[in-house]
Formats: sequence, structure tokens, C-alpha cells
Amino acid sequence: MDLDSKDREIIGILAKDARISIKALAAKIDLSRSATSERLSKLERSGVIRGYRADIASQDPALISAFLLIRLERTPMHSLLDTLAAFPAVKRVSSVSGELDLIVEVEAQTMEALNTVRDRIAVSGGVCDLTTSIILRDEIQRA
Amino acid sequence: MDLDSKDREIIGILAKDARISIKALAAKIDLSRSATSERLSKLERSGVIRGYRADIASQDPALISAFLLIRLERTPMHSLLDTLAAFPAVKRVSSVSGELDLIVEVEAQTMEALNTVRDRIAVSGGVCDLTTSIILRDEIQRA
DNA sequence: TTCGCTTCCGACCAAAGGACGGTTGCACCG
DNA sequence: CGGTGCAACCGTCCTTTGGTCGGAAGCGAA
Repeated sequence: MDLDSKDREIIGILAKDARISIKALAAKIDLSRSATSERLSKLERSGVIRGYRADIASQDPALISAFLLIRLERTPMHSLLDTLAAFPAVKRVSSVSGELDLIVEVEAQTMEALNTVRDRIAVSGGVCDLTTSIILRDEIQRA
Repeated sequence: MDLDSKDREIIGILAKDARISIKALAAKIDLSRSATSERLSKLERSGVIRGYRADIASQDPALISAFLLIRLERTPMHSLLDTLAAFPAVKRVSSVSGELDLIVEVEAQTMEALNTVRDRIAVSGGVCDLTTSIILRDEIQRA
């Protein structure tokens, strides 16, 4: 699916305010409601717009985050991915090239909870080496 | 602002589908439309819900991302942060504890662009050691 | 030119939403 | 104990919004 400028306008507006009405959206991009509605549902059907998410303020600013830098005994390691996915604390897992094999981002309420996750992962089969880097501060964060 | 279980239900539902109608939302949490609407606007006013965003599929699957794992000669290193912030390719910078000092996430159109960023950062004053981990795949990604 | 396709518009009618009055439950206090 | 204020809820009224349709316009291919 290729997007024209109107489609990109729609995406840009919805990226900032996903609950805007079709009418207001139509006015912004200077099209009729029906045409806008049709374009929108096409963008949804084609998968360009994957969904709409509420942006929730972190209820607990005391959350502790860390990167776990993992070397595996061999790759790929599907069972470990299942293990990781089972932890709600695991926010992101990326396969990477180089010395490391996986970079895992975790987030927990307490240092204790973080350690528990870390230990459970460390003793999982296939993990050769695991380094924990606690995030002290997010210096830069962009969309 | 403290949230009860209904509020958390609302948040959970909207986090997955921010364009759901108030009526459908009300039905899901078993409250009237008006009560649901009132709770929702309170959540918005109080800042618990910061906004609503369309989840846009990456139009360019050819984007290359990497983590740069950085050790500094000394910390903190404010000038380096300014340098990093100047690159649009730099998506996130976290100060971490342990062996490493900074974990930088970068995203570029081409491997060449990525390398340029990497090199520019590597020769910046204060960088003691820099390891690049190209992201091969994002295995898990959560809100 | 004529066909087929896409995109647009306006109109219709059903669905959704804002606003309001009234009820209930509960904490507070004289 | 009874009264008062408050917060949350409900259902209803009426406006706004949205999905859908038929028809028009633009455009490329046959």
C-alpha cells in the first residue's frame, strides 16, 4: 500500500490524537467525512494503522529499569524467548549481532523483583553470560 | 489521584483499543455510559491518561537499529549528551550502572548512516570504549 | 469513445455522546 | 439520631457523529 499526502496527514494527526472524530479529522485534511472515513478504514485494513493505544502516565515513578545483556550458548534459543515472555517485567527483547546475543529491557517495582527476574533468567537453560545494567537515568528519549 | 479496579479496567481496555466507543467500554466494565464517560474524562483531566496515539506500522522495514554500549573516561559527560542529542538517529540514551556507562539506541536508514553516527560518537571526547550491537530482530516489544 | 476503476461528495438513518435531573450510599457533624 | 454535603451512579433527552449508499468526476486502457 502506498500513501499519498492525505494519508500521511491522517496518520500524523492520529498519531497525536487517536480519539479525534472523523468529522474533525476530515476538516483538518480538507476532505469530506465520507472520503476521510473511507481512507481511514483502508489504512486500518491494510495494516498501516495497527491500532490505537491510550498513552498512560506511569503510575509509579519509582519503577526500576535495567538492560540485561545476554550471551547464549547457542542461537537461536526459542525456549528462552518463551521464558522471557512469561515475565511481565520484560518489556523488550532484541536479538543483536556481535559479542552479545540478546538485549533485554526489564522494568520492576523493586530492586528485589528485578533481581528475581534476573536470577530466573540467568539460570534458564542456554544462557552463557548475563550482565545487568541498571538504568540510572533516561537522558534522551524520542518517539 | 487513586484508581479503583474500574479505572484500571478502563485503562487496560483503552491501552489496547483507544478508539473504542464509550458505550462498548461501558458494557465491558459493566457500568452505565454516563458513569463510564465521567470516569474517563476524570482520568484524562487528572493526567492518568495522557492522550491517545495511533500505532503506525513502520513504513520502512529497512530501518536499521542498534545499541551502542559506551564506557566513558569519566562520568558525567554532559558534552557527549549534547553531541548525541544532535543526531536524529539517536532514539534513546540511558545512563546505566556497572561496566558500562551509557546505552544508546540508534536508528538509521542505511548501515552507512549508522556507521557514520557510530564513528562520530566514538571519536567524541570522553568515550573510552564503544561496542555496537546491531539489532537483528525485536523478539518481544511491549507498551 | 467506452469501459472499468478509484475517489470524491452529499444524504440518509442508525449509533454514539454530552448534559442534565434524580436517586442512592456514605461520611461527617451538630 | 437526623440533617447535610458529596461522590458516584443511572436513565433520558437531544445533538453530533458515523457507516453506507447512489451518483458524479477523473483517469488510464482497450
